[in-house]
Amino acid sequence: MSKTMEKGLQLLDLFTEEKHSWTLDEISTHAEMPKPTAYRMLRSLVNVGFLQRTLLEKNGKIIESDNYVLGLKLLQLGGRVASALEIREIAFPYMKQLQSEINEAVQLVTRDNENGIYIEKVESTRPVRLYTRIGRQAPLYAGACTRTLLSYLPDDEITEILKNPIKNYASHTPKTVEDVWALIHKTRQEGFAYSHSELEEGTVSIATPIFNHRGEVQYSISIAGFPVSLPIENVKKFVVPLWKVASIISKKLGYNDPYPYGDNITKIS
Amino acid sequence: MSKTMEKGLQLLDLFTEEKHSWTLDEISTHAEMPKPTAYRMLRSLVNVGFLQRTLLEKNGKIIESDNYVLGLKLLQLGGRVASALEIREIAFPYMKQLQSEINEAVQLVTRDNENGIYIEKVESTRPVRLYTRIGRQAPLYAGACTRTLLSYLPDDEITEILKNPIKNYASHTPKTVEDVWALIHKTRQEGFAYSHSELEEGTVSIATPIFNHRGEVQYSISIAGFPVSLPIENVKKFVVPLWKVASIISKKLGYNDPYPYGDNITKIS
DNA sequence: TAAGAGATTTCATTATTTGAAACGCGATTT
DNA sequence: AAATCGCGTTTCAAATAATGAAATCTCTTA
Repeated sequence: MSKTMEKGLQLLDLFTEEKHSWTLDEISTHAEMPKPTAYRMLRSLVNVGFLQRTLLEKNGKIIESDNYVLGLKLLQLGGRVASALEIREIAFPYMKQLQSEINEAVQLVTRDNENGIYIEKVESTRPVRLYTRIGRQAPLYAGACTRTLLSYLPDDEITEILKNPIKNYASHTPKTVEDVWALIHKTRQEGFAYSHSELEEGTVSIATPIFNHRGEVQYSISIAGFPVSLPIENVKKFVVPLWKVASIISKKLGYNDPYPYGDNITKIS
Repeated sequence: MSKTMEKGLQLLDLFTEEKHSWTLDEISTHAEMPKPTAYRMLRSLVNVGFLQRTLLEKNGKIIESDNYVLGLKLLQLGGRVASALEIREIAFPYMKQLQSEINEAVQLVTRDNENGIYIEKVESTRPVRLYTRIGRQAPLYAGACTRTLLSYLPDDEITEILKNPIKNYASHTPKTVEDVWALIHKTRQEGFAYSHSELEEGTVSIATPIFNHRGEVQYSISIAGFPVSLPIENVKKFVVPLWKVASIISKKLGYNDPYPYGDNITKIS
């Protein structure tokens, strides 16, 4: 529709965790865009606060360098997205509660097309703790939280999503489409997902599905930490409170069926 | 530079906390943009994930409604901005430490042109607690944290900023430019700012300046909560640890002079 | 001091954006 | 059931903005 805008906004995707600072030349090369075109678009993105040029000290004077980084405007807009998500208000108290019972990081994830995205977190207070970030993206096939989202999609949609290449993030990242399907079936049957070193080496997470009023799994909630505190042998100890919380949140989202796992714990609370 | 893009991105500013959902017609009217133009821009913003159309249930079928809201892409990009801010990594452990000593919300703010913006927070664990949001904006003249940023700017820059109208947020929001200047002088002299019901009725915050390697106050750190736990009479009890933390963070940012308040506490720690 | 690297500007050409008007379509009214 | 209304969407010729090769500027480096 508006080619110019779409082209310009694609440039923001270059700014990742791994490389958060770019020069005009790099951008022009990488985006295969003539330099003057890239130049003008970058300027506009700076004008609206989506990018900013880093500051540089030059014999006492402070000047703008030729390096662009993401601007604070995006932080602001990101915050507004977050605050508009009703689920966060609903889920946050329960996430806090889980965290205080278990003292591990608790995370809430939803799906954005072919990726999971972390929309809320509560941190553990342990001295060594896992740090995830709101807004972080992860593929649907790796990690307990995201795989939970994947597992409850219709089969044909899963098939479609799994046509994308499977990247290897850590030692236990599933390697093939078959691996992923096996894990999906396991998740569906057990009602939770467990992951160990799938997205990040040495981290573990346990996730359960949250259903919306249409009975779709729109969110998943997980506990994440390290193998010492979350060993697979003890998994039930963590899954049961997760089911409990997931079932309450599901109900608050308008899910009317009994939560299908954990012996319909909803009634207890 | 790129008129089209700038015009299109301005539309995102309509999506605020107060009104986070807009129809084409509303946008066209509000932005004074012909409907087909707005239409095409909105479509493009949806294409890149900056906006999304809310879903609607229509006799069993799920369709896209004509309401636009901010998209998850912005959450993602916002997270990336945050992670690129070196200060957060530096400050976060000390913020945690403050929080565990005092058990009130701790916040880190920086300036984005004429506004303050919250870039990190640690929450209190009290049952009733203040909730601020990363990415939240606040004017520089109201609230302890932002006023601290304002107070250490050069006078002419302050004068410039105070040419903007002063809005009234709560019962103790400063009303006039003179009010603000009086508070600025107080802040400069005392080395901290105290606010009570300036931005939000019934909340209190206490803030101290963080200096960068150029000796500018680039950030401020604050404790925020309610009057019962943060009474003005006890302010020193909170200011001293804030100075201590602010001085350590300043040093880590390359500030080489002794921190000018709290009897140069840096040496103690 | 010259050469090099990268950012900016120029300007004629080309492609995109523009918006009034028409159309489509479901909801509401007659 | 037909007519009307309210909005979203499409059309299309005119107007505008984007484009990019080449020139220029501005530091940095040899």
